[in-house]
Amino acid sequence: MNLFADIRDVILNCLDQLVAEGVLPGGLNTDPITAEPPRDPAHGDMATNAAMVLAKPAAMKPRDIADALAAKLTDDPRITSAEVAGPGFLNLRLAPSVWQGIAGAVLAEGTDFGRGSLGAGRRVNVEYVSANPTGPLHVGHTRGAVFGDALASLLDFAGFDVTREYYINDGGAQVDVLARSVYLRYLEAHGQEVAFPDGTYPGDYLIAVGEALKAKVGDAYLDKGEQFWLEDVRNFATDAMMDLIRADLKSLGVEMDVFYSEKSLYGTGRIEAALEDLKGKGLIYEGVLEPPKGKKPEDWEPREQTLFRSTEHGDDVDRPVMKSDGGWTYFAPDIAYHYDKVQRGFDLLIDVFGADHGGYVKRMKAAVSALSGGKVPLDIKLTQLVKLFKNGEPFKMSKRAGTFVTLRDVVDQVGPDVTRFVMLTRKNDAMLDFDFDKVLEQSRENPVFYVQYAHARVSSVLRKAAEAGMSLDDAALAQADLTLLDHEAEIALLRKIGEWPRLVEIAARTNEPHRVAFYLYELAGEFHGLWNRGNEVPSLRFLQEDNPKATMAKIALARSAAIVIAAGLGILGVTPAQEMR
RNA sequence: GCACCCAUAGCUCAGCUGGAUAGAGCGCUGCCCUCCGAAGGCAGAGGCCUCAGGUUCGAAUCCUGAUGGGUGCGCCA
Repeated sequence: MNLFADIRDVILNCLDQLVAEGVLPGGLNTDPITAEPPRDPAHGDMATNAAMVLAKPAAMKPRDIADALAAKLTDDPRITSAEVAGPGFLNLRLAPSVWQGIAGAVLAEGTDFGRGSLGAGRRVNVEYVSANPTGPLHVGHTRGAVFGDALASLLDFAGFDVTREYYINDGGAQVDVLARSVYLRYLEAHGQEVAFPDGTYPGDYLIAVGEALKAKVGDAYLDKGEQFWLEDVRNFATDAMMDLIRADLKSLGVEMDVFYSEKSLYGTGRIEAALEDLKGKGLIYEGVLEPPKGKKPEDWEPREQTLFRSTEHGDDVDRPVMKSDGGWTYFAPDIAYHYDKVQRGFDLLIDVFGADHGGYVKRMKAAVSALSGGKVPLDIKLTQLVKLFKNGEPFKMSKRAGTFVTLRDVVDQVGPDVTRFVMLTRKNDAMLDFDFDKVLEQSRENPVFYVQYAHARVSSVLRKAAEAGMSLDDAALAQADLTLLDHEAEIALLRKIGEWPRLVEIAARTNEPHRVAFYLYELAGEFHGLWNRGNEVPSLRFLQEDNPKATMAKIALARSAAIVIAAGLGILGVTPAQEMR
């Protein structure tokens, strides 16, 4: 159930009646009409802009519409009052039973409360991480992984049929570099002294791979030219790297549905097929690009290349799909990959890239637009940089200095739950500060702690109730007399809980999972606020001695909050805490 | 040179398909514990929403331009 949608329907019905009665003209566009929580709770429980939105098209004064609408609305038993305010807002007050019913709905539906129908079963493919299989994941990948995973879960919760996908860049030159680097480690495993020239990967993580290669092939590749070992070592090494990456992802709790290999596109005619499709649309041609302005094009020489006319689909310049030496550019397999996604019948595609790939957004969108005939939207979300701090001091990340911070470093130090939550406390397109010390602080300043603490407090209440002999499962709590929850502070918490379905819809529509994190912080704030009121007002405490009926109702409320927190944390991929330590 | 992202309180940031007096945390000021719910609570001060135009009944939100910061820009992925 979504209370805001329900009340909006009531408003629309009333408007229909007014049209039928001739008060309002017919044929009005009702799309802009909203039912939303008012900024100031003193204004009531819900506000609608209907009168203001309709005033102009209906050629009437907002107040006249508002007055007529108000009279109709109060016919509904759920709406106790409707007041015209400000420039023409209609502030509604709802019967307490409406809010009390929220707790009942949450207890009945459990963590499915708020599950939406926005997606309507449409199939969406969310591609994220997609790091090159040349080493362990670092902090930047971590943000992309957390963001993509939370977005996928959010869309699932909003009613989409979600596929989580990882594109393995195992077809380009960088995996040859990887193979050569592993070969050096292989020689090293055989006792040889080796140096790592520029353009190879010197990381320690390849030592074990070199040894594993030795264990597999013995001395078969010693003193042999590349032509003897390159392909085999490349496969061996990329498999090893993907195992490493999969393990990294697992430590964060990320599990992909599909790992899609770039290599599988080569030599199978699939790149050719995708480009043939574009060619058939007249979007492939031979031409020479202008040199980029600004940077000195010292080594620039005009060359004729095979180009994709991406400017036809909103890009700034056309993009090469074939190098002057006749090989594919990286863009060609990317086109083929997205062609494949379109062919697989997804209704919507989402790519999550790091900010350094911002330059590819337009061309990828152009490609998908062209390939799908504009039918399949591609949304590309960029995750901005993560700046690391330790004790408030910037923490520089450098491969050379050996302070290369990996996903594993972060997860080992602060745990997957904290990592995930903190990574989602910013919009994806803003930079994020990540302080190893602050994220572990236990204070209101730390949203992870604050939200977890709220959930743990509810668990604590339930434990204490159990000790007092009140064993209460959700089904039993649903039988509680919720009309006892009549205090303004209790209604305030119910009101916040009631916003959850609406929040899910907004977050899913905008592809912004960080909204869930902020909502949970607010919800936790309401809960802690109620808890604290219990210090001064004993009747607000959750456990009421010698009054099992009231206790039952209050626990039902607390449990409802905990269920929504658990559902929200579930979307973020964070485990709700039963107790704080 | 061009493209994309960012700019909101002293600091770090929220702010819904445009809505009412722009919010939170931290910091600051002042109150509140002899135990039982203070790893806290209550209250207050603090704003030209970077700037200049425009659209609108109404703009932090949309459009145009400027300024400052970030990222990227053929034959790497």
